[in-house]
Amino acid sequence: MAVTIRTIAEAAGVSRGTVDRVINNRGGVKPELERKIRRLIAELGYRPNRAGKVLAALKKPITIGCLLPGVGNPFFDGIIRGFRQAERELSDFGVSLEISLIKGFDVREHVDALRALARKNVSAICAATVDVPEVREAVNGIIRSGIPVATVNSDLSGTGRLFYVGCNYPESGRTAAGILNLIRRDEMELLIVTGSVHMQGHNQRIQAFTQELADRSVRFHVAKVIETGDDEEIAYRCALKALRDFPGVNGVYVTSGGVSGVCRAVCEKNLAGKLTVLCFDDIPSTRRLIRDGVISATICQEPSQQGYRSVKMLFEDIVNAHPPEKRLYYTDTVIKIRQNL
Amino acid sequence: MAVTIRTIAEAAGVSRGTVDRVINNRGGVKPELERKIRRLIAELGYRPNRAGKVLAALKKPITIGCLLPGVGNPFFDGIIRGFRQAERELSDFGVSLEISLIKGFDVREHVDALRALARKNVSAICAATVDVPEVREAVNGIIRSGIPVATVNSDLSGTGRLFYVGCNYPESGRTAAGILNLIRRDEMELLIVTGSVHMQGHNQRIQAFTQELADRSVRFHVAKVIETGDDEEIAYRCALKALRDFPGVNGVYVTSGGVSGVCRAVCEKNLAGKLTVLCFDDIPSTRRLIRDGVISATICQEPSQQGYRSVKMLFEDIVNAHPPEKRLYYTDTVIKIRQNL
DNA sequence: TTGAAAGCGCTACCAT
DNA sequence: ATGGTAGCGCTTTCAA
Repeated sequence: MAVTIRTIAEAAGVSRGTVDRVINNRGGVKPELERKIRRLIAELGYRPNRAGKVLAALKKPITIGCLLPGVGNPFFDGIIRGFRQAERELSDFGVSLEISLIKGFDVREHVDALRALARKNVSAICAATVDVPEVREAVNGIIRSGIPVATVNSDLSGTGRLFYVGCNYPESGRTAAGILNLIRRDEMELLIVTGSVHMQGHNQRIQAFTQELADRSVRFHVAKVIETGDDEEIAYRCALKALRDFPGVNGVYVTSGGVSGVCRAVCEKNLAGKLTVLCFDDIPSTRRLIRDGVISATICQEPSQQGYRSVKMLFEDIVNAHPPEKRLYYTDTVIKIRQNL
Repeated sequence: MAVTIRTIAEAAGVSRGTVDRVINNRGGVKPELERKIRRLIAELGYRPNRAGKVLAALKKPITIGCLLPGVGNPFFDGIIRGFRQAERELSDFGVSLEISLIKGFDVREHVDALRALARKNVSAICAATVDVPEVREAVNGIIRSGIPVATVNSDLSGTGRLFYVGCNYPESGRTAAGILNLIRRDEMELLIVTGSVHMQGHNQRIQAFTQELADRSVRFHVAKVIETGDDEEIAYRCALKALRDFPGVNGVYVTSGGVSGVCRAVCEKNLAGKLTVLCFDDIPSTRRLIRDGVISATICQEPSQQGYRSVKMLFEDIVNAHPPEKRLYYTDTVIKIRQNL
């Protein structure tokens, strides 16, 4: 039988309660006794048993708060599915989620939603939010109040967040370049369509993409970079104009939303299939466009894994009461084409 | 607080032991009482708590036996990693693995190894083995003796195996065709290199590949199909001969092992980069060849997920004592190129 | 500062 | 056929 808290207690000649106090740093143990117990823990190789912990913790249920700007954005459905999957698996351990969905990236709304979650006395928070000073401050405040916060899908720089689970944006950009390099051997005139020049992930995707094209000695130049704010209508109009202004464009690279708007413009100009379209993520409209041969490939980031792993790891953090091994968890960069969609 | 076995017992006016007997079909309960208890279970929505089950089951440790033909075959390293990961996560629940690695696909050896595992009184078996009558019989015998068996990576048809976790071979073949269709627009003369014409998975990969090429109206014809028995040396010699005999070959499709042998031949004939090579799985030698630009893409099957999920699900089966929802679990078909390797 | 005991949900075993 | 009880590993609370 494994080494339990009882083994330690007997070896030290004390009660299990005392050992528990040492293990969980609850204080109130004579220093020399504490040292003795710690030594025994190390020597005997004691590892707390999760089943026991969980069973004991069942008395007070755990709620994990989740924040996503998912309203009207089907990309986040995958993350939500992952959340729910984790919730189901952890329901036996008394875990339930409080998912707060908001629309868009308004800073005030994000801050308010985060604070609202914190007030519902959740045990931890998992959020996909915007990396701006106001949000960072709010998050740091919440962390100081004792609620651990993890980021999912988009990170918060310079905060005390527990860990980040999400896309490796540079790698995803490089991969797009790699696919383009496989598909086309001619000189490329590229139209780049991005969500926001203020989103770090989008910029990294552009930067890594062009860098990799250069590294692979692809002859290319960028005709234009369009910013859409992830709005389909804007994407459509701007793409249409750009395709008119630059008739030589033979490749379109879409770093985030606006995919179907761009493709509408491509189809209207009768360029579907001629021009190579690459984009990110797997949402219903993108799937259709891949099936129809308008988009060659989409590069995905396993959103449901992101949701699943972040909640699972937050739970581990809550019951283990010790920080996770890593602070960055990247999901795989997944290439999807018609056949493996 | 959730509905527990105690809730049911009190509601039925019986002891927890009696409820336990009903839940686990241990018999020895008066029929009408049993009906009453079952009704209450349904009405109150009782769901057994895994933490409690696991804790109680901790008294007698669980061993899961695993069989892989992994000796000298680096592909199986990924599955082993998945096994170990699951073992680590389940160690708190008293689970340990007994992994038996054998070399190659000799039927006698496989049968012997399976029987040896069964004799070590494991609680369940997870095996990647060969789909031939002798093995199927052995497996069915083991299942009849009360040990559940799951298949991983390659399935056993017409046996009582609990479930299969592994590759969707037809999809992986179609995906290879899809990539070829993206890369090349010219007429293709293809060399197909396969492991064994007796392996169902390999055949499915060929069949789905050529079918998908036809469906996509790719102009192609197959110059030759080579069988290598997954031997690098044979692969090398046969590929060299085929490339000599069919100088028009501009594409090579390798369904299983023999990848580096084939690529050696390709390089010797100075065809690296000119000819499109597609293969499966991600092993060190394949990685190098992708980095060096000899192979365009490899289609992978998440081997570590296969190992991880099969063990996790066997454990669930053991503690839940009720069969899993599905009998087929396919891992994703993952396209790897230089940039997302 | 420390010990003792109850209890989380479930199973196993002995007694009736 | 059924009940009662101990115990799995851990936390928590009360008492000393």
